[in-house]
Amino acid sequence: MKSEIEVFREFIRNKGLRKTPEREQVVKAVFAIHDHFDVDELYVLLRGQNEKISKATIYRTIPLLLESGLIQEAYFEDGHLHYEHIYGHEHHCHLRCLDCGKVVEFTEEIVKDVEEKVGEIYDFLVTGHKLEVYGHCGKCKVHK
Amino acid sequence: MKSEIEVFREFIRNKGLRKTPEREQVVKAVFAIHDHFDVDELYVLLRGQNEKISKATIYRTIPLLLESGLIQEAYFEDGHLHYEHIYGHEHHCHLRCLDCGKVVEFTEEIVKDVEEKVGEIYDFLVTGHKLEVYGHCGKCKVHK
DNA sequence: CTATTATCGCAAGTCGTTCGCAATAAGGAT
DNA sequence: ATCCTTATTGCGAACGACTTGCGATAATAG
Repeated sequence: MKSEIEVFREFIRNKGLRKTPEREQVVKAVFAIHDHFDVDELYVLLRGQNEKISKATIYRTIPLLLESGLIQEAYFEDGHLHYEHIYGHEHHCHLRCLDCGKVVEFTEEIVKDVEEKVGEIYDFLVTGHKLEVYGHCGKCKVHK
Repeated sequence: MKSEIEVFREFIRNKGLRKTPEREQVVKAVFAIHDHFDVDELYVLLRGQNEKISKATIYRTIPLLLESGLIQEAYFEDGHLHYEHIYGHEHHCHLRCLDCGKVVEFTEEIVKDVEEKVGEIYDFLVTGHKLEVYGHCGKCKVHK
C-alpha cells in the first residue's frame, strides 16, 4: 500500500500541479494528527515545528487533500469545518454527544447496503456516505 | 396533531419568552418553504411579503426553532448552513450529487436499528441521526 | 394603565475563509 | 547547469456568515 505522501505526490503530478514543501508539510501534519482536526490546529502544529507556513496555504491545500481522497470533512462545529484523514483507515461513522461534544467512532457495515440500494433506486453512482448519530452520552444523560 | 405555530407558542411560553410577530413570521416562512432553506432565503421571502424583519432577528430565531424541534440543520454548503423543517415530516436522509448539488430525499428504516445498536454499545441516549449518501447523479455520472 | 424588561432593528464587530498582488521558486526547455 | 515561464507562496485586505452592543419599542405581569 502506498504511503499517503506517495498518494499525494501522484495526485499532484496527475493534475499538473507542483510539488512544494508547504503542501507536503500539510500532508504530514494531517497524518500526524490521529484525531479530527481543523485548519487552525494544523496551523498551530506546523508553526510549533518552526515551519513557516501561512494559513492561506493550508486553506489552499485542503481542497487538494479532499480531492485526492486523503481526508474528508468530518463535521461542522463551532462555526467551522473539522476534517479527518481517511487514507489507510476503514470507513467509520460518528456518534456525538449533544451536551459535551464527545465524539465516538464506530463502524457499521449495513450502511453499505443502504448506499447500494438508494444508488440503484435513484440512479446514482454512489461514492460514499456520512452517518452521524447523536444523543447524550453516559455522563451527560444522567442530568436529563 | 398540533400545528407548528401551536408547538412554537407552547415552546415560547414554557421558556418564559415572549410571543412576537417577528418570531411567528419566521415560523410561517419556514413552513411555507417545502425544501431546504437558509437564512438569506427566509429573509428574502419575508421581505418580499412586505414584512419588515431584520436578519438579526432571523438569526436569533433559528436556535429557538432548532430547540423546539421544528427544524434541523440539513447540511453545510456554500459557506453557510442549510436547514429544513421537520415537524410533521417523517425522518429522511439525503442523497447528494457531488457535481450538480442535486439533493434527493429518501427514507431508510434500517438506520433506526443502527441507532439503537450503537446507543447500547456506547451507553448513549440516542435522539437522532443524520445520514448523507453522496455520489454522482444520473446526468452527471455520464461524464465520469 | 403602568412598569419592567425581553425583543427589535441597526450598525459595528468577530471569525472563518478567500483573494489580489508582488516576490519566490518549481520544473520544463535550452 | 541556467534560464524562463508561471504556479505557488505569504501577506494583508476583503468578504460573507453570523453575533453583539445599544437605544428604541413593545410584550407581559401586576
